[in-house]
Amino acid sequence: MNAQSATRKTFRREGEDKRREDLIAATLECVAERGLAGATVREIAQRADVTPGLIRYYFPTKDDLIGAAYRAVMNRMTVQASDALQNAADDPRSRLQAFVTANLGEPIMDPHNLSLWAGFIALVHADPAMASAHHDGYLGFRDELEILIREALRAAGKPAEHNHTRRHAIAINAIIDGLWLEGCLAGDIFDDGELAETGVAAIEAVLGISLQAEGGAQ
Amino acid sequence: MNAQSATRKTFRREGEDKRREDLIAATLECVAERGLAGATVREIAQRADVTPGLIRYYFPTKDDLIGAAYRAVMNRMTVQASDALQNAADDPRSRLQAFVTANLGEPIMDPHNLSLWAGFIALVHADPAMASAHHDGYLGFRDELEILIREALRAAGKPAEHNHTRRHAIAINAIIDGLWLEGCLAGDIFDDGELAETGVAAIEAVLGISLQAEGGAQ
DNA sequence: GCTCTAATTATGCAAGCGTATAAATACTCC
DNA sequence: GGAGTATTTATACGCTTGCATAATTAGAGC
Repeated sequence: MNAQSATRKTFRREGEDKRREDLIAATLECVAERGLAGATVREIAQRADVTPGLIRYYFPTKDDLIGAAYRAVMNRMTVQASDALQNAADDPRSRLQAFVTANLGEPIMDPHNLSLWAGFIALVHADPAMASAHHDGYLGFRDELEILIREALRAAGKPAEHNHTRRHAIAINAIIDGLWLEGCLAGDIFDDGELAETGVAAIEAVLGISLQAEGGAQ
Repeated sequence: MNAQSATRKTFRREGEDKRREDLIAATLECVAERGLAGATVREIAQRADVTPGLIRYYFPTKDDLIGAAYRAVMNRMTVQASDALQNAADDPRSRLQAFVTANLGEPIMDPHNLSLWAGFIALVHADPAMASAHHDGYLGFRDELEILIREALRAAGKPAEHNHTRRHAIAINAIIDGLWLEGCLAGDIFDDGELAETGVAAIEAVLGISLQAEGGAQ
């Protein structure tokens, strides 16, 4: 009935921010489902309901889009962990516990996040720009952790000099990362909350304090 | 003088084992240098001084070659860690310490290994075959670790029931993985041996024992 | 030294990739 | 409501990729 051939796709103009977010979200979907190799320009565009050319309008090159997506993932995880702190009790030990538990449970401990993370990490060695992006993210996370550790130690009446807390931050960061990895890779072989419990117990042992606020909680 | 155009490449026939090893080694070089994306059939072939067609003669598909390379990396790291045990003292605590130290030093803690590992891990989620390959490797590592832990606890006169050692193995595995990660990603911001020391100290705290053999060693 | 075969090379193809660029269109402002 | 512009689509190009297949050749066995 309609004799006109191949009608042109209709579209709406969106704000720059919205479009960038959508494209990044579409990229993350692709990576999560089919790995970094599955995140082609065409696939991303289709997922964002947009034609491939538009990607280049917002991101000069595909690598720029990938880099932006990486930063978005890391930022999202950081924000989610920080959110857990907002709702935590006042006692520094409880706060450290909440931080650890948040990082070792949904939605942060998720296979999708691992796929994304690993895909990007594999590029770090080859791409200097991505290397520095990662470097910053790592130190930021460890610094935040070190502050929590220092305050928890003080609350427990323990010394908290920097050379101690630095070492502790390195070790505890490793515990969190390692358990996160285990959980993402094979969450099905662990009981619910087992990894968070294990992590808290290990951290208590390393610090030599209990993370349960003493003298009864609220 | 020589009018024949484009002389054909001369070659030697090699044994099947040698060729497979060479191709895997070439694959690992490519991945290490330029990431998984840089490991193209042509590049691998060139690095192995062979024409691309030969790869298909030994590996039905490129994914098979990649999978074989992954298993080779994991196997190599496992062997290197086990070697350290051969040269360790008899005391189980020393052996555990040697195991940890070996995993957190050269040549296991190397950025190249991380790139390889991460590149493969990113595929785990999408490729079931690779998922099972990884699953086996992970459990193998953790089982070996659990044995070392049990014997170290016994040597220190501590209880070592399975439900305890399982938890300890999970936590200590995380410590090793996490520190390995940190070291591979940013080895330059740590002193020599700092991560191994940190790891041993953290593990001692978790187990509640010293890993230095008591009563003076040889 | 000839023969036979398995190992290796050479060539080519179809598909998918990232990117460039020109044409079309939705929205803004007057 | 008409003109102008920033956004979006459409199209195409040049490359690279993995894979197939036919032609060659090194080396083993007699």
